[in-house]
Amino acid sequence: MRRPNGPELDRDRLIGAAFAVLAQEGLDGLTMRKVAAHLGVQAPAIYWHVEDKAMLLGSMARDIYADAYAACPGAQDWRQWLLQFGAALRASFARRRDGARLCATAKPVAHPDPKENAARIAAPLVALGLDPQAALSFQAVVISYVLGWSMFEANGPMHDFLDRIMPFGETFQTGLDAIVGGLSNPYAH
Amino acid sequence: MRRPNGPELDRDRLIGAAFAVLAQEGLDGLTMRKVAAHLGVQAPAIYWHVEDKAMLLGSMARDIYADAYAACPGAQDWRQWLLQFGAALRASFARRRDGARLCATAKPVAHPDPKENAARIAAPLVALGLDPQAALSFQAVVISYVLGWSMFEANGPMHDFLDRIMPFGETFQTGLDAIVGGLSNPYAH
DNA sequence: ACCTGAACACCGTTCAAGT
DNA sequence: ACCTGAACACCGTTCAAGT
Repeated sequence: MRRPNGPELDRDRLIGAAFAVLAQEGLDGLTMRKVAAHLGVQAPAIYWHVEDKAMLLGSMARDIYADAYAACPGAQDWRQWLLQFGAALRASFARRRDGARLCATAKPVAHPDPKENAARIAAPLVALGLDPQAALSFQAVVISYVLGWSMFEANGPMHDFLDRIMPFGETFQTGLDAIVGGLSNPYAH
Repeated sequence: MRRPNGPELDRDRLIGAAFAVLAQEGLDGLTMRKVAAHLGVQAPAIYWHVEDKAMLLGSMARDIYADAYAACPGAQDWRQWLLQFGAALRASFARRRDGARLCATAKPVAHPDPKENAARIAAPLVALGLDPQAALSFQAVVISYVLGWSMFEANGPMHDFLDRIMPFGETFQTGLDAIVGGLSNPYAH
């Protein structure tokens, strides 16, 4: 089908195809066979390039988080960064079908050294004056909220249910503001 | 196998069996065939008592939420109620294997009348002086946070990852306190 | 009314075999 | 090195048929 220059698959084309299938079929329809078909290949071929489906989903989740981090540069203080990040993460989840559910169930793909991971994740908030522990905890809190909210937003029947009894769309910002406003820097005071 | 008094199945026995399978196998192992086997019956028999698997999961989710509501009586003000409810919901999720994931993906089973649902859900907070809109929105915010946090807690590899870079267990309360402290009653501007 | 048997159209994954 | 074919042990769901 093609082959002169390089293999049929590689990790990037694989993840790209997986996102394409996700967009068309949703997470429940994201099967190894459909991803393979999208690449003009048989399902077992995928296993040459990736250990299993969990690894593929983990790589997709990493991309979704990475988009959110990339979308919030130039914040003036840590509260502003958390507000920007919360909004960006919500948008990144919403940009892919079932993005939040994917990230909630995916295994993390990360550097083997915890210190490395911690430093990289904490960096943007540490640069704005937060101590490293708070940087990580505050992010975990914001991510948890955005993830939970986004799961409801993407769950069709649940979203309909909520939208009929409250202004669900506006509630996201209400909650995010409350969280960021309620968090307090252990340094200051 | 038995039959003198009543049918082999009924909705309650069915949901009970589903929770038993969930405990043993997790959400991915919760299959119609295994639930049926647990009841000494063939898989298609289940479809006489329940429309499909989604309905069964919805009923299970309702039970999980109900436990949390039942666990926080006697609060003195709406902030205290939200704190109690957040902790109770986290415990209710943790009591079942994959409880949070189940509730995140389940379709709501509810009264057909939205007003009914809204009134029932808002009731405990309205009784403590919150206006109905805030009662619903604040609950949605707390539930979103607890759900997201509980999903990470129940995702083994993710939990390990987080626990290595922060005091993940303590973070729950930090976040819950921030949210409840940051929310403000529109009545008492 | 309530359940079984058999079938349909799928899954993820393994593994020998091809090229 | 990279992919196919065939298979294994599963899924949720439908539906005629039994009792």
